[in-house]
Amino acid sequence: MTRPVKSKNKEDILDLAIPLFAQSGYTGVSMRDIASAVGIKAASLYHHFPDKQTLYLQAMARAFEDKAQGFATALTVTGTPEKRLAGFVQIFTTLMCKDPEFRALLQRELLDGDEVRLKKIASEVFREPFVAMEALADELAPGCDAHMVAISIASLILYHLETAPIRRYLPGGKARHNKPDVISQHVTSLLLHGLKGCGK
Amino acid sequence: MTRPVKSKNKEDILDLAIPLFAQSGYTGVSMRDIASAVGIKAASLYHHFPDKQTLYLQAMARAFEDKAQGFATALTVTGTPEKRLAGFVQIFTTLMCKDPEFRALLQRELLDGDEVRLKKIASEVFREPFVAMEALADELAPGCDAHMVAISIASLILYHLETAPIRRYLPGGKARHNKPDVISQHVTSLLLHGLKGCGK
DNA sequence: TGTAACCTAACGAACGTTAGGTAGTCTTTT
DNA sequence: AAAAGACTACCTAACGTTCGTTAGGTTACA
Repeated sequence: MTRPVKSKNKEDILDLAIPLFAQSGYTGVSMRDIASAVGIKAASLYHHFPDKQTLYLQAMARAFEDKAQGFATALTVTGTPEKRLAGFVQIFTTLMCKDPEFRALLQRELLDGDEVRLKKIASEVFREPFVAMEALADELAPGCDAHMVAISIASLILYHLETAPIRRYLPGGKARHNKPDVISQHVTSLLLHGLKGCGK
Repeated sequence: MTRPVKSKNKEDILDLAIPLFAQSGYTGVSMRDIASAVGIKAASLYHHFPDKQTLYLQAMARAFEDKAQGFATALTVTGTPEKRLAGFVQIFTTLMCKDPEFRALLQRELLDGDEVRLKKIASEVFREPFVAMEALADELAPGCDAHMVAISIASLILYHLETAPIRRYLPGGKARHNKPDVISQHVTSLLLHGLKGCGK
């Protein structure tokens, strides 16, 4: 039996581990599962990582590290506050739509993440776009509780996506409710005008 | 060694298993963990349940079964559509605030639940209040997409609670943001007037 | 000749589960 | 009323499997 042509490095392994962790969670994925996805044996993983916990933490870090940068592009929109909100919501929704892995990992961290990890995610991934959302909120509704508004914006976008598996079985659920444009348009008008803005 | 004064029945076991599953998920809780919480040995659980899967499913069913009824009380509010929305949001928020176990189980089901379980939860727990929300949405904003509005209402309430562990580390996060009255008031005004209504 | 990247083999622990036994309690029979 | 039998709810002990992990060997390439 010959050795594989190209050796795996840490990054390759992490990139293959991320979707596994996203789908089944930390305890739901074994070292043998990861090894099998990479195409090596479980023992060989210990050449790259001291233990499973470390592998998981590095996979999480990798899954989240590019996101802060992605969010930054959602903040480059210019124009009136209303236009900037619409643009931000649209880009953020499209981004989240395309990355179910990221959403699943975030959800799992909200359920099972320890303080250190949550703190890290908060400061390194979400702080910057969050502050921008708060500033936007304060422009659109001066004197509002910007923190709550920013959470509400994220809520509306993310929960429409996370509830997809159960919305299929709730009255009125249609396939188009999962499309980024439909979601972002609904969220934007709800934010700008409340329910009154949804009727048209 | 004498036998315990009172025997455990199925319901006692399920009630003790529910918080364990809520906190650590299906794979994170062993039969020995559950048995230990009940005060018996793991093997004895098999006198009541054929296997772990069945125990879990019955625990889920029990955790969810009373909820539909609880939601029904949130729908008894009368008055103008605005008043009914405010009342519904307030009662639903308070209900969810008091039951972090239910929220955690719901989140875990959204992540890992299979089709059958999600369908069951949708029809037996959420359908009735969901339809009422849709009807209310159609009154407040005729011609709107009632399904999306109903999801949005639930989003706003539930996500404010679910993000609590990470909001601590995001700018502007305060302890009062976890209080049901603060959340329901924010959500109600956002729904009725959009961001413009949040400034006062 | 070293070193990096793999391998096979195996360890101990934890897991879900089963087999078989025992102490109380309820039901039936004498 | 007492004995016999059946049943319920637990027990101890152990099974086979899977898990994370380690030890030590092998191969390709610098």
